[in-house]
Amino acid sequence: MPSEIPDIVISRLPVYLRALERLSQEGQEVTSSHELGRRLGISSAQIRKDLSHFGGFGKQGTGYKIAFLKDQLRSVLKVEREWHVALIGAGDLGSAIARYRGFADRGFHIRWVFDSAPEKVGRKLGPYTILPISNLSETVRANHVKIAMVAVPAEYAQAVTDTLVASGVEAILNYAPINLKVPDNVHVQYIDPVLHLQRMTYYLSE
Amino acid sequence: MPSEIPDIVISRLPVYLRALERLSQEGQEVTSSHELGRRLGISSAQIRKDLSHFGGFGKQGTGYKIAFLKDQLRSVLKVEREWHVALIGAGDLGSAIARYRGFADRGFHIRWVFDSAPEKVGRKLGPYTILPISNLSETVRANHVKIAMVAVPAEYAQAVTDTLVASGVEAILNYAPINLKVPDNVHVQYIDPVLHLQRMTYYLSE
DNA sequence: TAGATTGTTAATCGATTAACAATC
DNA sequence: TAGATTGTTAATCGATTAACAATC
Repeated sequence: MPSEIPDIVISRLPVYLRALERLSQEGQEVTSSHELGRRLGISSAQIRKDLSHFGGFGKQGTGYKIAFLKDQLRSVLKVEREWHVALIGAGDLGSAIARYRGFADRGFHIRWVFDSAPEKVGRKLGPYTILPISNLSETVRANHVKIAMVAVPAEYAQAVTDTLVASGVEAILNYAPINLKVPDNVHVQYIDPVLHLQRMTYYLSE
Repeated sequence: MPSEIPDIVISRLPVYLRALERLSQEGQEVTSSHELGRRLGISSAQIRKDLSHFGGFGKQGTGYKIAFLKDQLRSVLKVEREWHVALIGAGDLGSAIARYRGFADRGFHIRWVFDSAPEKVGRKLGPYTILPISNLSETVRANHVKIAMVAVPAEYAQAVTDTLVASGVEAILNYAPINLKVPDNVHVQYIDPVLHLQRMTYYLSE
């Protein structure tokens, strides 16, 4: 009954998964809630409690088999598969996103890049040919695209989002510095590094 | 007594500030906790409570003067000034960060870019000349750099961080997919867009 | 004055932590 | 067996929300 699990728990699972991937890269095969907690700066109780929402993945006295726990978390998060993603916006930011390899490396493949500027349409951006925004709705619909990244100026972000939602997108990673209105069944996450910087300057002395 | 204010409150102030900047761009001069709440998907009570930690910025019956509240929040967050930032890592990700204009536009000026690869040192990256990592400590110290962005591979991130901390940096924006250990007086924020995507796939149906 | 909205208190809600029996 | 660690319950802690007097 996934709907009962608090979103804050879900938000920590990718962090656990990332730490497990690192541990197994380092050649380790077994870990414990204490070790994970130490690495992540989280209490071991919280890790055990979070994991217990999805089943008993560990063994008393022993801990967790890393390979097994990784697979379990991957499947809970639905990242054992590859996802196709649409990127809207081929400006400064959109270009950087399109060229960044970190997404594909971890299973999120940008397959379409859209822009509204006629002079950009048809150009190459890395391996992609920039598509006209007028094709957005049709492309998303025809390919059953579920995930999109929005990297357009703030003033266009809501309109683009509305089109995405109307065409069937259910998850949006929004780089525009604005809060998006979406229906309850659609998920939005926000990336704005400046917000993180502003949160830290509060604590700076000088 | 800033230290008593919960960090979760601090983390929302930049969001409020961003919304206020948008409102004033749109030509509005006054707003209310209800309007802000509607825009941000936050309850009006929470906004009033958060703001009340720092003083009475509004007027009963009227709401908040946007220009005034903006100034107050800027000064609470210490972003009424310009900050100088060091960027470590001039790979794919570091290059994208260096070229991105969104930081300088909002008062965070990248002034130094470091990389460990000898073949990159001395090259231009946008307006910057890439500096050797061996100069990191001295440069940070000499210029009293308080803020740094880390965009190196995960395996080097902790070592770079240790150097930064030892040289006086107090705020780190970390793009490496790893948890950093720092002393209590140093603040770290994390950027990993893939984590956000993985959090949303959990909810996707198909 | 009547209507609107703040700042704040108290009540509610939810998340984290401590503790421990079960068991490997 | 002795030591370690899980999964889970109950206690604690903290954050959000509801409500309202004060007042513009």
